[in-house]
Amino acid sequence: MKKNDKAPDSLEAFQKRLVEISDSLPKRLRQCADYVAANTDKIAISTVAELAANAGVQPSAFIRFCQLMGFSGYSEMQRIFRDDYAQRWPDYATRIANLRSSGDDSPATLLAEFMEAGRASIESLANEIDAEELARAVDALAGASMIHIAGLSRAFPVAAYLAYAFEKMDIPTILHDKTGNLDRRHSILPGNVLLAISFAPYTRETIDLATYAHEKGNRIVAITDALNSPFHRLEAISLKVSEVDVGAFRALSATLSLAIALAVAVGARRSSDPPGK
Amino acid sequence: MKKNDKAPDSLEAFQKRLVEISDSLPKRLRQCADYVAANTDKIAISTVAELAANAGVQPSAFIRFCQLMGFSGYSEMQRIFRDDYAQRWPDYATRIANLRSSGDDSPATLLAEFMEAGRASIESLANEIDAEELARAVDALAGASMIHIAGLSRAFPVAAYLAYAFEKMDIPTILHDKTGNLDRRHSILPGNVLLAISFAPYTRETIDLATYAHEKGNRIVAITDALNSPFHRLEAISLKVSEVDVGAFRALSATLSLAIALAVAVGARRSSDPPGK
DNA sequence: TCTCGAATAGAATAAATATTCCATTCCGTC
DNA sequence: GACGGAATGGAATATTTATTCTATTCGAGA
Repeated sequence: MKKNDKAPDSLEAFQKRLVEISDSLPKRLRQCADYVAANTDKIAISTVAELAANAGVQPSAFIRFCQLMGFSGYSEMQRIFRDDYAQRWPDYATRIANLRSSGDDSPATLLAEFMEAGRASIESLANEIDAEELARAVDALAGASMIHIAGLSRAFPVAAYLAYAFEKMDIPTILHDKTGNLDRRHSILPGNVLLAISFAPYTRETIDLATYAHEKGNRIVAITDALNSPFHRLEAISLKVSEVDVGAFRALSATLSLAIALAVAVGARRSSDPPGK
Repeated sequence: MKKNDKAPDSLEAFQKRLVEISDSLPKRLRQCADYVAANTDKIAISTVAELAANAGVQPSAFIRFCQLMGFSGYSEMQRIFRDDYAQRWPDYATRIANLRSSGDDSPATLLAEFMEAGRASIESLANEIDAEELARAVDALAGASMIHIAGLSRAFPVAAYLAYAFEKMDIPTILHDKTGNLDRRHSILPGNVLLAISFAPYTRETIDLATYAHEKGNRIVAITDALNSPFHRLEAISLKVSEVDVGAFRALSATLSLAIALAVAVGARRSSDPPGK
């Protein structure tokens, strides 16, 4: 057995060693390393059997991993996590408070503000979302022969994420970014649906595109931040999501949650019930 | 033995029951109650023997205490504390599977899942963030004459959002997307910093670019999801953020909160203390 | 101070959990 | 395609941990 003359005795040492050995690991042991790297926190309260199962390996393999890390076995490795846990238990509220108090405009304080804002935004989304309107949006998108996605400036990350998610699910999608200043509005054909994302002050290009699509008779699904947004005039199916701001900035936590849920719901619907054309 | 028809199933219920029975307890059992009241957090990671010793009683006495609390024994009591802890990293894969099998995959349910995942991710970010590493990242970026942003596929929305935020604050930025399949690595000059975002399985292009930058001697700040990401070999300042997943999908709530906080902190620093060149 | 039921300590046992061992598989090399 | 070493799975074993049991102590009330 490996002498544990070099057993990591702190989280930093643990991390260092993990990086060190990660390169030269065979398949199963690499699975252990990856799982541990992504779920360090579970170690304190789990048994080898549980961790091994989650990592998709045998308990014995997991123990060999612990030994490669320099410990005599799992128990010894777990100890450093339990010790650490005992020290930093304070719950979320306390933790946020701690981050906040680390100096007025320190990065950690700012992060705490944005995390709080994200949490609050998600909460208000839960209260405000109209389940029926959401269902209608899913219907419309699931029935589309092609989904056009439009969103610029602050909405662009959302548009890009939606494009990514649809792509992963093999759903035909066109992302209307402004690359090469090409206007691809003529790719909007009958039976297509436009998924537009825009927040006040509404981006002219996005509204223009939506207006064009509406005039051609295409259905529009909008993710926006107010009920009186310009999309309303276009008979769009509107999903309202408002983000709490921190100073002049807003994160996109709630919007992204809504976006991914919408995409996955559409994907699920289409796999059980493919669109006509 | 006490039937556990009334075993507390939440921390609140536990607390309530503890207060209820505390009054009418004989000496040793009272010691248990007092110790537990003062060290509730230790239960998740301790053995009966440890707790009993700390409370100054025999293990058997401690178990009798657990039974008075309404549990069948120590293990059952410990479970609610471990579950509570694990709640921050729930196994959404199985939950979504349950939803599927129960036929309830309505869009609203899915949205609820993603909102919950977002909330949990933000909480775990609060617990995991290393304030000092974050401060180092801000230092590095605030001192950069140019910030290069790299992030593809799932990380691309994050990269786009960062580019948007920096742009709004007049901070010189280049977003290394793959438009036109142009490789713009030669725009990375001395004094520049690369801000790379990538999650497992790590995108080759992003890692390549980071490797190149590292070889040229540029500082790298990474937003990634595991301690053993490839960025560690590049001596990057690494910010770890792990998102809870729903089935095969992950939202980006925590990542986006971190990204915007980072950007705003850099902006604030630069306005009070502009970079040399 | 005696009696009796409740409370307790500690040993004995049961159960869960970690670890080792070995037969089999996998993979690179000749 | 045969060989050999590394890696793996899974059963067997060892260890730790939880729980039960029983003899003893304690303390209130007569």
